[in-house]
Amino acid sequence: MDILFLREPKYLLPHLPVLRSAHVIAVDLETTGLDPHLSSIRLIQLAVEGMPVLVVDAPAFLREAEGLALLREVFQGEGIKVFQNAKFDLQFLIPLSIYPRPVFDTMLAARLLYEPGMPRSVSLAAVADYYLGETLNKQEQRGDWAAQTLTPAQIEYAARDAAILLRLRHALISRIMEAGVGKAAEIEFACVRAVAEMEFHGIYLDTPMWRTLAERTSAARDAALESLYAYTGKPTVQTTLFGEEKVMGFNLDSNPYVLTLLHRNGISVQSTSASDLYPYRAHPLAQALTAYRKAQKSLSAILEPIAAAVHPATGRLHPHYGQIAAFTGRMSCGTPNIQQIPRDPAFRACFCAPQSRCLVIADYSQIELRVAAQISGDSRMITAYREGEDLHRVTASLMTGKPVGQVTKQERQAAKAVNFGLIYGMGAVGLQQYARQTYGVEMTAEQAGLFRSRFFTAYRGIASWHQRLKDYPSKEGRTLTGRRFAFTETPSLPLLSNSPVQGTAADIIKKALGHLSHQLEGADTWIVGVVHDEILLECPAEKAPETAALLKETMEKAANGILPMVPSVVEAKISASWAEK
DNA sequence: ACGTACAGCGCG
DNA sequence: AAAGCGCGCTGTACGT
Repeated sequence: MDILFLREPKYLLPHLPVLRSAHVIAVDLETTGLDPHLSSIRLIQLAVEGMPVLVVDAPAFLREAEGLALLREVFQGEGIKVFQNAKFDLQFLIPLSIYPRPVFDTMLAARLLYEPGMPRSVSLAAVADYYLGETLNKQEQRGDWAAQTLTPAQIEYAARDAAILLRLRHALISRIMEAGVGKAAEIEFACVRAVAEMEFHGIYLDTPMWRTLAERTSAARDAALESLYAYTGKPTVQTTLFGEEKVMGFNLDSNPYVLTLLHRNGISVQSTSASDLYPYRAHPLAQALTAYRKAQKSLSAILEPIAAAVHPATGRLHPHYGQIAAFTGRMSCGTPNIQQIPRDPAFRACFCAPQSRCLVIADYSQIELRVAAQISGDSRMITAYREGEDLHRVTASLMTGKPVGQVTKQERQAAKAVNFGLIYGMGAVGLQQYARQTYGVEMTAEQAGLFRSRFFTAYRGIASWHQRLKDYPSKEGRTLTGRRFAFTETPSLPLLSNSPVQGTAADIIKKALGHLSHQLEGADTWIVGVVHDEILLECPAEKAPETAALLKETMEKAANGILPMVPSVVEAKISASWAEK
């Protein structure tokens, strides 16, 4: 492997024509740390077939305007840029206004190809070993990338990582084609810059408002604790030798303890869960316990961690997104997870935009039901959506025998539970509980069973789709774009029916994100959040109307491309915060 | 001292 | 035969 270490911009010049016209460039960065807001690029490695690996001394290049200009030119070419975990590298390039495109990501490819039996790790070492049979020395002393002078060994390792990406891409391409996941791969590769930008820009939080909410919640928890003392007795606070206060005698976070407490007070539940407690909702102990849990959970899982996660340099939250995390292809979010912020406006109002900017928020309307209509081919559902009908009303009308116009709000609400539950093979008992818990709708077991049979009589396509899944149970599933997932044990009907639907919905929003990041390139408009079927943008206030129109159109177009039989609807709104309208 | 499993609950 | 699914996060319980 030939390596050229470039200490000054002028040494890059002779290679510029090759780089600009290369069909494939493998890129890797070495950085002084993992946080793009606190660390910087130390090396940029560029590998092109038939050329020595170029290792660019980034600080030396970026000191001069010419160096930055040259780097931009390299990345501006139409050639495919190969990365391992592009999300990371792209974030470090954003401050340089460099947006490489198109991208091939070997890590995403490996995730996409994953099947049971493969190594779970998608690190460069694991992927190179599995697909190329090449062993990378693992804990090689990569040393300190922040050091002023790098050792020759460091430069060689850096170059090797870039060089191997070229071979890895070749190996992965044939596997991608064999697996029939080419279309899904394209969607993922186009989406990765949206994810990188989303993590980089983060989301703004009104911290004072958040702290006020935390204090209110803390007071509510203490009030609930006071009422609980009537049952538990006052806690005896013991001060340990180290001066820590330790509450003795009871622990309300321990379920075994809570269960005995409930039993002692005539609440004979099997578990301490909210659903078991529901029949005792009039009991003051159950009420106090529920109130305590809600407040305590909010504080420990949401309010405190998020307050602590505000970034010292940007003052914003920078959640991490797992682009292919759920086995269905859905994204996950963590540290902190903003995909599980309560819908309560008190929480969501804190997610807003800074001075002179605003949020543009859009979500797909009933995307999973539309996907299910497409996958099953159910003609009644397809017709309803084509005619712009409200499917929940249609189902309510089918359940009650009433004309669509006479369906009450309550009936529509119940139909919502019926639609979402029964599509995935929920049983009558499950439906009854689900309707109560999720939609506050009461129905008897008999009613639930009746709804169930009426539902499958009305939606024959759903019934036959379920029948097909049962008759031909497969160990692997696919979304409409070809994304593949393998089931470990014999999958249940709920899993067989839900996963391709959930996965196809993920394909759709990822396709939209890819288009979006391309269209928003260099603009002062950022993707700040994604919550499964919802996209949050932040833009200058005066750009909001055009941004809303762009967002709506991009999302609808993505869905319509993947669901040829079923039109999709996106509602986009301009708003000061994430709280409901 | 650490890692993993589970319950419970927030979101879609 | 019977069955909604997918996540992340917290604290407890239990393993090494």
